Amino acid sequence: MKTEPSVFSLQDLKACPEQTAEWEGVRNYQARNFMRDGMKKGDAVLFYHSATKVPAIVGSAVVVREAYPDHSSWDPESKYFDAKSSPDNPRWVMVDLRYQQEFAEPLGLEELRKIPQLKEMMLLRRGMRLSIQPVTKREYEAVLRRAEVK
DNA sequence: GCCAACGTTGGC
DNA sequence: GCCAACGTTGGC
Repeated sequence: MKTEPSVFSLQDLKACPEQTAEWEGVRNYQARNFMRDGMKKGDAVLFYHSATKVPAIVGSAVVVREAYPDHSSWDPESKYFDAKSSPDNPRWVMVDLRYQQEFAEPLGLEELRKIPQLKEMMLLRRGMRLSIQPVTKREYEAVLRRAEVK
C-alpha cells in the first residue's frame, strides 16, 4: 500500500490508538477492487512511502478488518468526499490496518530493482500509480529477507 | 518543477 | 461508445 508520508506515514500509523487506522480515501476503482477482493484479515501489507526524497518500502502492517464502506466518502467535510457515494449506496471501501514493523532502513526503488525475485513486482513497473497492489508471497518474503539483512 | 503515464470526463 | 481534453500521480 502506497501513501505519501506527508499525508499519512508509517510513523503516523504507529502513533494511532492501538496502532490501528482506517485506510480512508482510496478513490480508484482498480485499487478499490484489490482492497475489497484481495485483502483478508491477517494479511501482511508492505508499506510504501511515495512522493518523497527516497521513495521506499519502509515497513509492514497487517489487515485487522476487511473491506467495509468508506464513510469519509459521504462526509462533506472530508477531502475524500464523493457526491455519488452514500450510506445507502457506498461506492468506496476501506480496511483497517495495524502497524507491524518499521525496517531498520527503508528499501528504495533502486535497491528493490536489484532483487531478482522482484523482477515482476507491480510496484517496479513503469507508469505504475496504483495505491493498492497485490504482492506475491515470494515477493513479500524477498523484501523481508532484504530488510532483515540491513 | 518537468513530464510521462494513466484515469476520468464529457461532447458528439 | 469513441476519443480529445483535462486532471492527477509520482519518479526524476
